[in-house]
Amino acid sequence: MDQPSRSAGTVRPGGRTARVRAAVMEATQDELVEHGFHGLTMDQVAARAGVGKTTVYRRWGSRAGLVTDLMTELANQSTPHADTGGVEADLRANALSVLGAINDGRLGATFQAVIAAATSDEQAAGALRAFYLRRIAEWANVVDLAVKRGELPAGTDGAEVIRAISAPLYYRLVVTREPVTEQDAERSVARTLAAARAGAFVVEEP
Amino acid sequence: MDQPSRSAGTVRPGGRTARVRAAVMEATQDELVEHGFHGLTMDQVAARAGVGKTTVYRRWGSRAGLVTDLMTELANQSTPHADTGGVEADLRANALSVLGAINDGRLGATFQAVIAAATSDEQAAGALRAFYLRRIAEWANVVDLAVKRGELPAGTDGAEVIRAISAPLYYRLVVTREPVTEQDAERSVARTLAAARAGAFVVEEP
DNA sequence: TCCTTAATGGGATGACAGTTCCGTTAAAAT
DNA sequence: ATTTTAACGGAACTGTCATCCCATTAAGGA
Repeated sequence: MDQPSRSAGTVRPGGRTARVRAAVMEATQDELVEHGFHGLTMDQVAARAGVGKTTVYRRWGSRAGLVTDLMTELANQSTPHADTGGVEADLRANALSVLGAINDGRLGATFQAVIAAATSDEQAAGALRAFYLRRIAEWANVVDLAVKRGELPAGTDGAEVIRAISAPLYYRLVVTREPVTEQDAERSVARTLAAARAGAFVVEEP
Repeated sequence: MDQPSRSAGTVRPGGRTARVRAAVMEATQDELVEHGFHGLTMDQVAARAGVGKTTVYRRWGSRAGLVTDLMTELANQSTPHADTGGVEADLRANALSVLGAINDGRLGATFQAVIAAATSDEQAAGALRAFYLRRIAEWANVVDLAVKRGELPAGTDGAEVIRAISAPLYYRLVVTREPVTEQDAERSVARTLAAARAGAFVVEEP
């Protein structure tokens, strides 16, 4: 009785198992770029990866399982946050990093796929939330440091500032589906910074 | 040779045709609330609407076609924007309106479904973009009026202000998938307004 | 009211996604 | 080198979704 077991591949993760995993992840991204989440099928992924489809079903269970794994993998490739010594430059680095991810063919397609999957799959939703909350927490440090340096008002909520930087970019990507440009990134930084300097990100209850 | 024709139902739109359409739209929303876009099937929708599935295929063609029609319908139910005479109250009205839509069971499910569909269907993407660009343009007026009253700096980009109000709310809904609260709406207004007053939404080239 | 035909709906058909069975391959331990 | 068994993969099977055919119903015009 082998239902899709997430434990498959944990006892003998070397050699073949690792190669299969790599091939499937690669094929999944390729399929996402070409057909989007809606057009993703286990069958196609298996064929493209040169792997038995039984294996794909056993280890990932569903399309949502595939993109969830992909997202988890991305979460572990933590890009260390910048620390240039000035908030504005740090936040610009953050915005440009997000912009780069969104506009990168493979990464962008992956994000959109997971976002789509998360609207009706709890597992995907969890992976998505975990990924972003982690990223937000990491980058919040640059804001905290800025507060310590006196660049921003005391009590400024770092995580909220980081969210505010990304929000307009994702809004364009996912909601209004307009192209997201470097200008949008710059503007987001400028506006968020203006609000932060005015104390709009200071939390009342600590 | 009748491929899914969007022209079906245009010659005799009265009586039966209208009833079928209403029943199908209703059933589609119900299914979206229960199963999300991924779990939406033409078959189920037809059964739930008490309509032949041939009809659903003929008139809507695909799941994306169903949600696209739903979105187009919402676009035509234009909620007139507020005009309380003060920017802050107007923008708060906008934020709360968005919040209400997001947190409403049926509307929220519909938005998320269309967002999911739009990641891999160009038709859905177009309907989504049209819906929001129209809403943004309508609400941009309240900002333009505020500029004329001298509440905000001359040259402030109204559409961008409106986008900035919604962005954090949708970011939470779709990307980090956190609950979206009234506090989030209030904060978005306060922050956007702070940035706007500081002139961060003034466009350089008119 | 009657007529034309737009539009619907039941049911048959074909394709393909998802599942299961079981033999084969190759990690990892000895 | 040998053994054990985790993990893989070919192939057959099943259910559901998308499509098509054609009879039936009823909208809209005369």
